[in-house]
Amino acid sequence: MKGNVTVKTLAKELNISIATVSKALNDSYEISIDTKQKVWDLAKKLKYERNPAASNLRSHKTKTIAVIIPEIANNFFSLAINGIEEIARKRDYHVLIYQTHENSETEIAFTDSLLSGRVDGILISVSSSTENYEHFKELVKKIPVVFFDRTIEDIDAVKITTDDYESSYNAACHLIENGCKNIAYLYALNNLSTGQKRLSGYQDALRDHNLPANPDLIISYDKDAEKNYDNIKQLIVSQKPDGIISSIEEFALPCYYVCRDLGLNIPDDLKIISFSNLSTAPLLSPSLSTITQPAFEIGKEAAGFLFKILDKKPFDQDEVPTLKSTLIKRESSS
Amino acid sequence: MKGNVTVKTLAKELNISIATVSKALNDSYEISIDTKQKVWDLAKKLKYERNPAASNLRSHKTKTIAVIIPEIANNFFSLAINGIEEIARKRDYHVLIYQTHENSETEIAFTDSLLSGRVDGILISVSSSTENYEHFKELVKKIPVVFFDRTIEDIDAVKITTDDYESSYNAACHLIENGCKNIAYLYALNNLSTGQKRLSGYQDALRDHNLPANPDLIISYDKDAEKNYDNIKQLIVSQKPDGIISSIEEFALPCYYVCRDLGLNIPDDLKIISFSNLSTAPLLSPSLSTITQPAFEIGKEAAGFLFKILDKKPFDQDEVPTLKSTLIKRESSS
DNA sequence: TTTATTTACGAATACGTTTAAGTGGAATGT
DNA sequence: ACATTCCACTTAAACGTATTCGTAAATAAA
Repeated sequence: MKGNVTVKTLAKELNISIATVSKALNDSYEISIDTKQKVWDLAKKLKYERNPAASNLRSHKTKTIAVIIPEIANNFFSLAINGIEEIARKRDYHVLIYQTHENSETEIAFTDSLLSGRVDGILISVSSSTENYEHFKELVKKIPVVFFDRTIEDIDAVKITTDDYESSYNAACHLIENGCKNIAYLYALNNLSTGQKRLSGYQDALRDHNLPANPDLIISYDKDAEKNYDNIKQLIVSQKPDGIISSIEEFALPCYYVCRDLGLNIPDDLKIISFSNLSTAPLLSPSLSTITQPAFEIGKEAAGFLFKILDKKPFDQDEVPTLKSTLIKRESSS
Repeated sequence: MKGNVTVKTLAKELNISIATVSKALNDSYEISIDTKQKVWDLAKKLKYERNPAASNLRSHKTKTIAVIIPEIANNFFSLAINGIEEIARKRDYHVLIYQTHENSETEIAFTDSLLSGRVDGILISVSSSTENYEHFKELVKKIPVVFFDRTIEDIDAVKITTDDYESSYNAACHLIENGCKNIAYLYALNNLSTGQKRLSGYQDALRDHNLPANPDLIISYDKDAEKNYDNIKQLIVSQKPDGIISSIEEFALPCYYVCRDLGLNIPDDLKIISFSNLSTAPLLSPSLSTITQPAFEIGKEAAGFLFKILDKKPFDQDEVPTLKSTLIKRESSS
């Protein structure tokens, strides 16, 4: 790119210094309105675009945020990104996307590389395989970070989450009220507080209804989709649960397939409810009862708080909301 | 960020010039292996991270690409991004995401702003409301661009598309073979060659089977979801089609809802097939027949060609593949 | 009027990196 | 023996912007 139009071009054309041009472009109070207008007009006319690299190098502002998520091809996360993007857009910020694919090392590589000053702030939904949090602890000391949905307990940062405990407690109650006595739990996000809260909700609901807590009714998520299918099948065959709570969306469809393959009727033989943002939940056969997180809102809130931090707007920790998921009762659990 | 470790730090520590350090970090042939090793070791030890802004400013390389899409919360696009990200990851490239929300002005704002040198290249899937292509024509002259899926006809750039014409021709044939004589077409992407090819496929299939082409059987997509529902309902009530081809996924679920609300049975009263990447298509009631595009592959191919251009690797226009969609026949069309 | 203050601008430098153009000395060629 | 090439490194100048500091003129305060 040669002959690109820079502040220099504008300065020469208007017979003023590049300092003045730069200040005018930044709407500095030091510059008269006349001069500003001239600069703006010419800038528009010549299609001047500020060089982001130079600007960033000098000012240490990138107008860019990073979003680190496990998987983009996931209803929850793509909706969350949607929310994030909407907020970023309003501020003319750029959004970088990084997928960890639930791999902790990839996650560490990303966070490390983002220390170079490429972004002003980071939004993270933690990978489920992450066990060691040292890289996060280092990270939050050096750059503004907001966690969303998938968070870890012991870290000093803003975290936007939903009422995971209550959601799963209520889901379990719902199944119990509908007659389930032997409810299985499909566990995931084992290392994250998010996952643990969901599990606790389930467990406490059983306890509060004087139902036994059978550890064999709990299986954990596997990255391998086939294994998940097998594990679920195994669980259903051996434990004969009459209800299933799936703590992540990825478990829901396999349940349907297993039931179909085993000739089980949902909800008569087995009631199912799943955390999910599937738009097709109402059209499944039978329609799927869901705990639906406000993914879009979560993204917006997370981005909003990140910008509050970037703006150095002070806020109190208890201004950070815990968003509410919606329990949508459909055929699969009735 | 003060006291950050830079090439200067490394140079001072090792008693060599910063030029040597820089070259060593870039694995230049001018530097002895001993020196390189020392630099690399120290860099790792001190957790040196190259400042991207400075690097970019000097070298005009950003190691960043932009992806401009209509909507991220869409199965097709999130899968495509997944493919793009995978390729970018291998090259240590960063990926910026921009959503146009099918708004042409937003699209123009993005392309304009990307002229500032923020990215090395751009991947675009064109907004459906885009009617004027001047901004694209300017864009492709100034920066490497690859279009994917949603492309426009008259532009000199690599375009990764699927066999839209054939897919929709085959879908129509499939419905005709299953007895449909009055097939409606849910039109979308009217301004794009993608949309036109899909329409032509449908029309030609009718013609080849001596079926009349009734323009009243064709309705166009509206951004407003409710209007789409109404339009479909109106179409079904007034034209009484026995088959529907939906040229985008967004039309599929409304069809189901309309049929449910009108008490129509799919597929007995009305057969449906839709372009779609819905993972739940097999579990819908009835399961949805789809034309499924290889979204992930499209993303990978598009990114692959963008990098070929960035690498200045010459390639022939006929190396650019047209990927094949899969027609998956399920209950909704049988 | 004199002095202080404000306004509107310019000169110069720094941000951290890459790179063109050297340089001194060792190795090679004739 | 000398010239030439090559190696491994250094010097210095960019890249385009933001910002500190300075200053002349205009205005206000005394």
